[in-house]
Amino acid sequence: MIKTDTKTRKDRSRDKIVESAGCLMREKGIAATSVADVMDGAGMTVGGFYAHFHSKQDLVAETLASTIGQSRKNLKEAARGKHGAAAVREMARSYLSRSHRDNPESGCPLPATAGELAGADSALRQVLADELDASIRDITAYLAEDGVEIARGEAIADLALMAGGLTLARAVKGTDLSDEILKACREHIKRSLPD
Amino acid sequence: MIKTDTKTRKDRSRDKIVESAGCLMREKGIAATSVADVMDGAGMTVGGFYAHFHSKQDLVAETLASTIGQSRKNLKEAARGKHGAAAVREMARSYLSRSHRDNPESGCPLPATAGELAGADSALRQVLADELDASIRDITAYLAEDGVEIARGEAIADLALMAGGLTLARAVKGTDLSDEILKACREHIKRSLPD
DNA sequence: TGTACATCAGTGAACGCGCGTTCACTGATGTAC
DNA sequence: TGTACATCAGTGAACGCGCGTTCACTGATGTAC
Repeated sequence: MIKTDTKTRKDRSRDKIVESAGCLMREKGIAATSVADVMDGAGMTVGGFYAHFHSKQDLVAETLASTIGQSRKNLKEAARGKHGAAAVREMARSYLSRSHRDNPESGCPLPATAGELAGADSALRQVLADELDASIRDITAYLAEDGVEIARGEAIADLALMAGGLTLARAVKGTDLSDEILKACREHIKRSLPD
Repeated sequence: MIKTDTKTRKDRSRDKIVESAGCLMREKGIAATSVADVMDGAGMTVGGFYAHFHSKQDLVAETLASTIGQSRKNLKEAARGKHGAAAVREMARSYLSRSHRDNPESGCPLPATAGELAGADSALRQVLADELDASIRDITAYLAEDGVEIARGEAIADLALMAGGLTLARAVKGTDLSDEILKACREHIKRSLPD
């Protein structure tokens, strides 16, 4: 068989499983996403799952790391071409947009999953701690490049406000309050930044 | 039988069910809280539940309204004796405390439940919208009394930051980052207030 | 290059379990006389 | 006040269902010669 790329068939199946899990977990959360649904989304049947992962828990850990990483990349992409405080403003605008609120399956996993992690085992919580720390350093380092001083604590507060605002906006989606929350959080971040 | 108060035995049972549900839902979330566990916590067996509620959904709606109301009362209590910006600072300090992080069963239900509400039916989401709106008006009105001007949007951002910060702090509980998140959010609110 | 064989990714049925809900019952509560 | 009766809150076993996981199998993939 001629390999057209370095990935084996199994590798590609695994990728599909993680991608399917990523969509479902960001939309419905961890507990509400079943292994059978994940495999269905990947175009396979349940039994095959355990050739790739030891347990649902393992899939969750990998999916969480993968989707937060994706979300970090999305934020950087949104800020591309902008510098300093303007870049952070752009990140907040993108994160707290109606589009992000209405398309959870391709966005940040925190709104749907963060609440569940409080009761999860420490391995899973450590994944979040590591990814969150990377996000914080992303923001501070990104801005430091352009000479904008921003304390680590300020970056943390911005992330907490973004995650909290999006979570609440999704929770009351369909009411006037939902748009209002997004706008209030965007403007708060804008106001709290230097320049 | 001589009634010592206006509550019947049934009323008292119902109160115990809602109280038990309140503790469990704030600790583990909605889906992870079973009707059997709720009844066990109330000192009864499963079957009796349906003499009080039509479905788990109905209990969830009532419990959510009740616990957010309690949380609002707690915030006001924390700010008692303080005025204006100092009162809001005190609310944030209490909400974003280690004690609140470590005792979810008697605190705000949002960290454990907000993520689940995005996929809940609109009746449940409306309960949250109403309670959230009341919380926003609490903050603005409370401060207006003392002549401190605070825009509705600013109150919304403060609530989103508080809920988001506590949620993340609980999700990474056990790591250094957890305390750091609480502190960063407290200080951000302090910095963003007038005075 | 072509054939025979070993591997193992993926199938699909089955498992034990906990869920929300139902229901025949029982026994404490409160009423009628 | 005391007794006979009706009500209905609460019991506990059972239901159908979806969950995570297991397992005997099968058939496509890749290797040895």
